[in-house]
Amino acid sequence: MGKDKKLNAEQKIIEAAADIFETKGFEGARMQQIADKAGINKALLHYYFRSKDLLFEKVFLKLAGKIFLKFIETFNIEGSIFDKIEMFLQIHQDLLYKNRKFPIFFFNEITRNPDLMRKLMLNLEISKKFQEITKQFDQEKKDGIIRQDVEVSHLIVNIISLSVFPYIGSPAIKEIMKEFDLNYEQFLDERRTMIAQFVINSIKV
Amino acid sequence: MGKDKKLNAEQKIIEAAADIFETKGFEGARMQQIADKAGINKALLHYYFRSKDLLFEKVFLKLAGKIFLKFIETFNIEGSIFDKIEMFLQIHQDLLYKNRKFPIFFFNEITRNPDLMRKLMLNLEISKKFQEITKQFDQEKKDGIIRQDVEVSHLIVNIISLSVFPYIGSPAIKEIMKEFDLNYEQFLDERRTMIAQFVINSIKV
DNA sequence: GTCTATATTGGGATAGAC
DNA sequence: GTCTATCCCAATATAGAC
Repeated sequence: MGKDKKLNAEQKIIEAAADIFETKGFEGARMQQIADKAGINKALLHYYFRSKDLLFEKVFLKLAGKIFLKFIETFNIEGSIFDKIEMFLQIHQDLLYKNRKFPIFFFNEITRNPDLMRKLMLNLEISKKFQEITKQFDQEKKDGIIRQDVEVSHLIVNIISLSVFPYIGSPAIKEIMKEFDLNYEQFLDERRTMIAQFVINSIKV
Repeated sequence: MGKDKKLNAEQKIIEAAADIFETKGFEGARMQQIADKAGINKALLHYYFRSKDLLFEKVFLKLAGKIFLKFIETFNIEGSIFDKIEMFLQIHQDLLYKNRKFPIFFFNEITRNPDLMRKLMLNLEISKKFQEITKQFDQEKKDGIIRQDVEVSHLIVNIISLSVFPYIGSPAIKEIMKEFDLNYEQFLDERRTMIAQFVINSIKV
């Protein structure tokens, strides 16, 4: 029986809060519900985190930080640009698949409060990572491996758009697919290989 | 001086509510703020719409209906599949450009309450429209104009992903671009032609 | 550190005059 | 149909015992 046999209150709160906030959003979440889920009293939330705002910020930065860390790790993949894109998409898709509720939550919260994005970037040095990958891709372009009219910033946004949007738009896609007896889970699965193919076709010379 | 010299209260409320809901979301919006913006009293909101829920549903379906109507109109464009994609993207981009706050609002609200999507579809017969365009694209595939491995449902989702995501993710993209002194507005503008090129490169034989 | 009880404010909703 | 005044519950936050 290690120290995690019984998590301390602070840790239990953070886990419960992450779950409630991710599902309901900051505005929709209730402190009572978080306390219930953590199995502790509501007053304890304020004892540890002072206010809903502060609890949210801590939880948001921790959760988003964890996910973005895994996300930017993939920038270090070695190999040709095509290998990089395929590997990047594989890992990225896995990450999304395991954190389906995260994208809409994340983008909604940073829309409500863009300062959260700024704070997240300071924590993770995201800009630096983007600069690195941009430089790598630009080199591949100079070497004539990909089309000369491919603009790297757009390529990156395109890759992310193609993999993230199906999760953000899932209630809409699901509802439309239901009409035609199509399976959303299968649809997501097909995209795992399809997206890489789609991107590579569009950039190769 | 026509009848719109002074809008009636109901109309003023709907316009004010659309604006507040779109910016703050259902959970974040306040009835008081809507009343203030409409220039009327809070009690009048309840007189006309009974509750916040009912006001929201009416406003959401009206706003989303208006935008989706313009969106699905583009399905009727005539010409080759490449013309269709280019025209569709042009109109779609204009629509998004004029309704920047709509995408994240829309997807957040249907995530909170998927039934809204179902109601919207019933109002607009969206499924039927999707079926029509799917059939058109499938024909182009049979005719050998586009790659045989292009799956039509994915192609449609890809096109929408590429144009909608930059708006959903705007606070993130803006923040990252700021670090490199890049201009988000210019970025959006570049995408107008880039996306069509990207898509067409990826599907042409 | 954790609880119960309570304060306080915010916000949706209603009563009733005009 | 529009207003002022008010109700009432929900939700954040605090006080204080243990």
